[in-house]
Amino acid sequence: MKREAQVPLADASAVAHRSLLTQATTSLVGYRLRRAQLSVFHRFLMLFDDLRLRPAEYSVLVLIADNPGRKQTEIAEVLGIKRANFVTLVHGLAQRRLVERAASADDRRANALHLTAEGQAFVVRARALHDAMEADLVTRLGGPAGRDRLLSLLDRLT
Amino acid sequence: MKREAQVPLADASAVAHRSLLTQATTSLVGYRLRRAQLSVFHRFLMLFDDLRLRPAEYSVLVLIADNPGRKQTEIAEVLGIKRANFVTLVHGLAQRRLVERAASADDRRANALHLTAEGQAFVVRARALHDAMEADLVTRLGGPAGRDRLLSLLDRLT
DNA sequence: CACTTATGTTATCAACTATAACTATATCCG
DNA sequence: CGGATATAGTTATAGTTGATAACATAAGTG
Repeated sequence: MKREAQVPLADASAVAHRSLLTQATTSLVGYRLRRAQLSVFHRFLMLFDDLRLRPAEYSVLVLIADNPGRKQTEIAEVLGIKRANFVTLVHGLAQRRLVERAASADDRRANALHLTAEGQAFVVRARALHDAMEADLVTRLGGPAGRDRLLSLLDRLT
Repeated sequence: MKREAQVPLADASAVAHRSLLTQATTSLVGYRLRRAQLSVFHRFLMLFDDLRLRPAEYSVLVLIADNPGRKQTEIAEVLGIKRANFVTLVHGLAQRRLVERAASADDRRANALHLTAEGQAFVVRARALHDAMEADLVTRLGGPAGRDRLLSLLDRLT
């Protein structure tokens, strides 16, 4: 995880056999973006190891908690998940008794998603965990202003 | 790609059946980071569709170009790729006659990586393509100063 | 009504990542 | 020196993720 050290040299083979010229890759927006995202997600995975919850699952649970009764497709689309792949995801959460798929009243094709009582308690715990992580990230970014600057910059890339 | 619209409501089920409450997920650093990264990578994939080159392959080629003669393990480690997975990646590039695996002089176990003449010409083309994309990203970020601010913020997350 | 679209689902497939085990070398140290 | 240990590349394998196609059922629509 420690690169850098780009000495101004004409020929890399003339330099010591330890440092590589990496500025052509490591200085790229896409590359750094990926590394930062992997780092944050890795931290999430560590933190949620006990709860056996993945980032996508967490976002699904929170979204259902805030929008009970919505169809699978609606939740999936907001998160950019294909509905075919969303089936497996919801199935796992349903097996763990965190989510219920109720038959929708007005559309018999659709599954209305709700949290179970257990699911709601679970989300409270998960949210607390994640809020702590988020708070630490904000601190690293130099407070809410730094966070907002980052989000603003990220938006311009999308 | 168009969320937002968090009306101050006590119950989401009372609101119109179109907008979802998403601020709990979409305002998160990790989530936005992932979306931005996916967006940039998606753009990369579109751009490099003709060249049939993936982001990881591009970074490998550039790294070999700037550091000819290095061992597979060295290149792989810098990029955070497991050497077991790096084998397949290099094999693909070698089959396309872009990269050569030469026996290392001082270590008969190691493969010294070089670009072929064809590989060097290919990298020139790829670099030009990528430089154009990078320039556009920098423009979106409000110039080099914006880019540097972004990279600085991303570093704090790692 | 027939035609088209939407929902959830299953079955695949490709790409990426991670781990274990193996070989052949290399290095270390008593 | 020589045996133990570590390293480079490789293979095999499994888990995760994302994408696509096809299907049954149900809604919508002219």
